[in-house]
Amino acid sequence: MRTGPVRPLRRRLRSRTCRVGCGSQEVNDEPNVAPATAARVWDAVRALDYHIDLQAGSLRRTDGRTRTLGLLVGSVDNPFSGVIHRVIEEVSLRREVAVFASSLDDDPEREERAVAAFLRRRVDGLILTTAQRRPGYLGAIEGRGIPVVYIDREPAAVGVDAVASDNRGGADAATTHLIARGHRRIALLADRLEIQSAQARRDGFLDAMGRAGIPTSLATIVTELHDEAAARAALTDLLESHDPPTAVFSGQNLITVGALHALRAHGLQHTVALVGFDDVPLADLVDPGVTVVAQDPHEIGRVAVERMFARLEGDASPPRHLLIPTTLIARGSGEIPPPA
Amino acid sequence: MRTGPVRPLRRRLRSRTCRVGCGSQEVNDEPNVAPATAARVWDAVRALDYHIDLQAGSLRRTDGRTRTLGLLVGSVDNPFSGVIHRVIEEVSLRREVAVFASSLDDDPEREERAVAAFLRRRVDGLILTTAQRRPGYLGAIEGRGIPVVYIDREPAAVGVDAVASDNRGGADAATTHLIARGHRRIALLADRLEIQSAQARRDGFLDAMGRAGIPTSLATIVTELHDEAAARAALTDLLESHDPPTAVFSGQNLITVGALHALRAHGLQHTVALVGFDDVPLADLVDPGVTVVAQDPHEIGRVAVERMFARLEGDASPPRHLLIPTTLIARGSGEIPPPA
DNA sequence: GTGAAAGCGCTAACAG
DNA sequence: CTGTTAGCGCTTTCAC
Repeated sequence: MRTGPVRPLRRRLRSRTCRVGCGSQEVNDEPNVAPATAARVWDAVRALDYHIDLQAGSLRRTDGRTRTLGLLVGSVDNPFSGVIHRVIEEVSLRREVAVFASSLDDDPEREERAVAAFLRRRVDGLILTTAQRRPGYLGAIEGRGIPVVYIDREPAAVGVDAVASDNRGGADAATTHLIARGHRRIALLADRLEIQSAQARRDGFLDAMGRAGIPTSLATIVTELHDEAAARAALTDLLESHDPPTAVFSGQNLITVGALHALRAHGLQHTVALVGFDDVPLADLVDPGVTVVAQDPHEIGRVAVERMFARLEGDASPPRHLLIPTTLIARGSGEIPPPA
Repeated sequence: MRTGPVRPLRRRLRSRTCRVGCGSQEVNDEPNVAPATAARVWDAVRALDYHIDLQAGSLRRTDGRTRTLGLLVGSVDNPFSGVIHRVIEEVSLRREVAVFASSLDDDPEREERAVAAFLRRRVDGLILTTAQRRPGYLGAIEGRGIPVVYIDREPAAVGVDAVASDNRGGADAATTHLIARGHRRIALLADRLEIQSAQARRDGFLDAMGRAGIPTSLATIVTELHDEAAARAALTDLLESHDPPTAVFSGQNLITVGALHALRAHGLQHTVALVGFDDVPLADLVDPGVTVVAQDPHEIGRVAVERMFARLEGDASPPRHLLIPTTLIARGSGEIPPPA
């Protein structure tokens, strides 16, 4: 039987069990327990390999907390998401909070389903990446008093916490870096503009181009690039056009990899400049090294999870959007000058 | 109030609520409900944005299931783990099962804590990577009737399901590949031998060397390499020794990256051959391309999660260790011949 | 078809 | 300090 060995313990020891030893290994620091009683309970706990049922407890507990968090990331197999997940796990572990992780896949329907699944499991809080500008479930969640912290993308909804990269500023810096090397005919390879961060990066690109006084006719913007293959195909088209760009700004790590393949296939990796948004592994080992605007996913995760626990501990300060700075890492590809 | 809007619904509709509409969006296919009653309940459900409490339900449900799985991977920010996690999530999603994910970090104490945390949350099953040859908690779990499937590493314990790469065979193939190019002085850079998969790869390396009749004096084996920095330092030492290897077999993806850095720093990337175990991103874009023995984490995850659900559905066939084949991908670095 | 009642394992409140 | 009791939201069973 599944819960076989558990019931007898309770039968005999009743509430004593949980007043004494329940949490992890240590004694529940419940005061006013006689050493003899504690020992008796502990013997039983060990003899039966008793593990308290946290779920049952949350049902009756005053705060109703399940010591559980729902995390929705772009995809659990994306390295950017992985780093965020890891730091959230680490901070949660210290507080004996477990985390449910799900992948968004930039699918609003999947997002709704994931949030509903979290809610049915009574998570204490939600750390979410959203595919929507104005998530529809927000009202329902707020009414329930469950804190939400958005990561990676800032929803348009007012009054929610969000932690994201300074996408606009980072894209501006990347573009400015290329302009400073003398480029004017610069192509932006962007993800779907539905995605808030993709749009912010596009805006940053336009900021820099405008500030430099470069006419929009020189800026080629390709959007709706969601995977490596699409990016590769798009850049291949541009390179084979009658008036190819002298520099490329790729708006996302998969796009960067696709762009690298396209440049390599045309033997142009030392001719056409490239700056990518978000770092890619082994970027320093390819030739030339890939210049990127690196994000700081560890910091995004850390700030988000700390905000979450602050909210859970009663912080009622006004919700804020926190922007984590990006860092331009020059490795070679972004320093290639335009042809003389 | 947290559960504020939920109680009134129950107060009025009692058990009707859950006989009619609870699961996800669809009507619980409970038969024998009058359309009028169902409509009444559905109105209330929608009006209150009611979400059933799955946890509370599992408490009373006959099978006691929480529709929850515990997943312990090497680290949620490791790409190999990420792919496994993703396919497990995908299959679980279809069955409306949520997954708790944790990172092992090759720390036995962390492993014990993670398993205990899963148990306290009454997960239905455990998919585990282990840092131990003989996990101590196994007896306790078996008594509870919770299925366990090990991934990535095979514990020595008998009678448990496990799904892992054919580590020994893959390492043999990698080493044989180097020997076939004429190498005899081959270095193995290995992880901690405590880790079962690292040991299996070492055994495969020795299999191939032995079969080729290469004296062990020509095989340099460095073990206990757990991160990129250690691997880089170890290979640097070897390259600067009086009798450096002509080829390197790196036993793990972080070691491969460390080895690439060491070779590059010595300008030997076109001189010393390298084959890595486990694929690395952008391996085809560095020069030379990195020859690897690729694992199939997607298949490992798929087989593991399918075995898990089979067990949960009552499959009582004898536990098995399933080995997923590896694939040698020749990209250049492994085809460099020894100096004439 | 529908409603009422018991009880899952726990915590909270209170009586001894 | 210790034991008892009620009840969290649900599923199960049984009476209507």
